[in-house]
Amino acid sequence: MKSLYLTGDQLPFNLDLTLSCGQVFRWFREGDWWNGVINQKLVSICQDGDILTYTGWSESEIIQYFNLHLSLPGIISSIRRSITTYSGLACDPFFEYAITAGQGLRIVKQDPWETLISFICSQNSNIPAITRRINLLCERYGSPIGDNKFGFPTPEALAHLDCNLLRECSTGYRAPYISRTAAMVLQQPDMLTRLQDLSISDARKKLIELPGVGPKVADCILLFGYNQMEIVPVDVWIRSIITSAYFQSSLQTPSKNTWSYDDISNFCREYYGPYAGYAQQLLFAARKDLPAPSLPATPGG
DNA sequence: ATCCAGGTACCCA
DNA sequence: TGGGTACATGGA
Repeated sequence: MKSLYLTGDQLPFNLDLTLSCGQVFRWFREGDWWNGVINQKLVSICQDGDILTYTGWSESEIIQYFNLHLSLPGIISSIRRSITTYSGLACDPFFEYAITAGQGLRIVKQDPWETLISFICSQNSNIPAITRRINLLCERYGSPIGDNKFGFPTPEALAHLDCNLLRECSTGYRAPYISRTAAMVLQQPDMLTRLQDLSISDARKKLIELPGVGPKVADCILLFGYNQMEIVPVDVWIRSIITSAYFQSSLQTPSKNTWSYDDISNFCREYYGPYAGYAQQLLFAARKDLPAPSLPATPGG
């Protein structure tokens, strides 16, 4: 058991919020500890103030996984600067609330393959059901790690599976998406690695070629699996938050009263800047108790 | 019970 | 190119 003392721009850090905010589905709180499986290794971590205590992985792995080499205060400053540049206003009180509520939230660096299958599983579902679904898949098709823990299933393990079997993991109509996507990744084993070398928009196009992957799932993979921090996934919550907070006022023009996925995602990227994905995650984490929005900005300028 | 959820594929004009 | 709809399942 080792300890890591967080200092400087590694703070603030909120382990509970980071692991429970719906970006990752394979961590379990057991007492004071969070247990998970990363790269087929059982790992544990707990937080006491500025001290992280851990087993099963190294300090450098922890820093990489939680992006602790990035300055969270710096990210927040960048978002605030972008808001001011876009809107001309000194501050966005609505977004300030999300910053307060999401104090210490970190976007993690997940394995792209696990992120891909996890967010195919996420579509049209809610976080408890997604968590249950993914962990059923791991129990049935992952390799046992010990203490009733399982690794994430490999592409081989999921490819060409009978969809009736996959449905026993509560995957529903997503079952063929999972097996067919696994088959395509199996057929091109370096595909997910090579996405790193493509432009964001090319990587996104390649992801959307996979069955069950549309714009939202692709964007989640880009943000959580590849840490493309400017990418803003738009789910029903973000759509509702952004339209009510920013689009309800003067922009309700007769020609434009519905907003496309790209309208919302692109507005967020312009408004929040290079760390728009981080802004999105703060809003998502605070989605259930955001205040009535003020109206500091409108799309298009 | 009814509606909803970190959406996508498919069809149709 | 864009709008409507079916889809399996479980949570609230």
